[in-house]
Amino acid sequence: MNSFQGNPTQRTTIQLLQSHSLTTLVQQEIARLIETGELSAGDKLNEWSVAERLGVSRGPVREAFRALAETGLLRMEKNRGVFVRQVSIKEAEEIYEVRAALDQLVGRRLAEIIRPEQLKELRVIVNGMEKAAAKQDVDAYYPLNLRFHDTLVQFTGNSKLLTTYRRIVNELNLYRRDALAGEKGNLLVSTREHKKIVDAIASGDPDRASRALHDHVAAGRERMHRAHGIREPVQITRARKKST
Amino acid sequence: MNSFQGNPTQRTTIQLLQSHSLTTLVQQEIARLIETGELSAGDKLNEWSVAERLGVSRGPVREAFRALAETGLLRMEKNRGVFVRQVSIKEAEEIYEVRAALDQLVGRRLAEIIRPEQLKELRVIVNGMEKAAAKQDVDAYYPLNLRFHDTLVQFTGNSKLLTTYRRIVNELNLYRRDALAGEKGNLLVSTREHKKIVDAIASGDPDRASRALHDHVAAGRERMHRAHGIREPVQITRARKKST
DNA sequence: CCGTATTTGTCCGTATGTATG
DNA sequence: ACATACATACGGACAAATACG
Repeated sequence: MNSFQGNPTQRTTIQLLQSHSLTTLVQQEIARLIETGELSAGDKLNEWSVAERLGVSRGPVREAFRALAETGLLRMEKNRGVFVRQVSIKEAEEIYEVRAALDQLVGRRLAEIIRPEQLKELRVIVNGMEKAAAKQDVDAYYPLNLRFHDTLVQFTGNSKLLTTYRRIVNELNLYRRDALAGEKGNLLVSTREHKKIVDAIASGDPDRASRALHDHVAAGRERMHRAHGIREPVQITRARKKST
Repeated sequence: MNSFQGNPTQRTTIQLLQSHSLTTLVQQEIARLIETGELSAGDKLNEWSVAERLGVSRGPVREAFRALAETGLLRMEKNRGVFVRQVSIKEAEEIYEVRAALDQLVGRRLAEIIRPEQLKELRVIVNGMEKAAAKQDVDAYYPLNLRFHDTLVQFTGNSKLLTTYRRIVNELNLYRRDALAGEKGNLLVSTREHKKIVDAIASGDPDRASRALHDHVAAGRERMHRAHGIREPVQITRARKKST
């Protein structure tokens, strides 16, 4: 429950590259903190604290908040504050549906245009996942899984598809990170599906590849449901106690 | 070529509702100006001029710029300024491909869940388009077309799909507005396709509805190409000389 | 190539609204 | 219900970078 409020001690002075504005740097940094789980859903982000911690003023921080709110990672409540977005199971459902449609497109396209060295690259990732799955190492598996799917979309060469895909997957991860923790049993199943996807793409059959991707996403949705059924309906609550 | 630079005379003091921040209002206003064509692709937006014209300070304007850059309507260049985004034909292609995938999903879902009164509402819109097409009235046809497709997506009840769809269609419109002007001949064709879509959805056959939407988008892409073929390859050029 | 004007990037102070006791 | 504390919303000023003559 890192609330980013106290502890303005450490100043992670971020390196500022010539080409990026402070706002951009702050934006990337916050996004990273969310992706890595250092900030989790529901956490409150205090303008001044974030500014202090990153060694900048509040201006760039506000702008970064605005941008991240637009991408769906943050939620801004007027005169109240900004929070790491909470994704309800209903929203997660919706996202899964959209993602399935996008991934079908990915499969169809890739079956047509994939190149041998790209297939090889995919198989390398899948091998890594297989190893992680064998060791039940969720922490190793999770980022590989993200990279696998992101790589697939990259290989389509459609940059608009890529940004669209990344946006919704980012939001989905806000939900999945919570839900995924407990279930190690599915890693092997999921890996098998990934292999199937690569094979389907390699076969050059657009319909088959499309179906493989769709089924994988649908299965992921099912896994989410089961995981959700197990977990308590803990939902937001967000007890706010303020230290000074 | 409204560059929003001179003429800080008229102060369109925008009404500020309690619940919306100034930034949000500015954001909506700029988006409106782009949608209505009062700002067109490539125009430069000057922070101070926009602030002056809307009667606010530069802070909210900068934040609105950030948000709109994130949605794809604006492009920010560090230390140079923000511009209404130019969409190349290549990007338009990419967007059409993504849109086709989303619209297929829309068709499939709607065929399953559409209600009679919703079908009626769609037919009302199509009737309006038919009248506009008969009069070759592009200015009347264009917004109805947008509304038709937006309504379709709304009826799916999937709010994530809706925001995703709107985002990419907004970008597409940046391109289409230029390309669409000349070709009035296609209005009748397009209307026929819209009727077909409604009928397919009404039939309750997901595959048929999905196909109808897909074909419509594909046809739209073709129309874009033909329109582009006519116009000069004016492309951006924008010779950028970068000194260090 | 240099100096000036303009625009953007950043920072900080004050006002306003919200939560808390 | 009122007062107080605190966070955000907004505006304004300074610094830095770019464009232009």
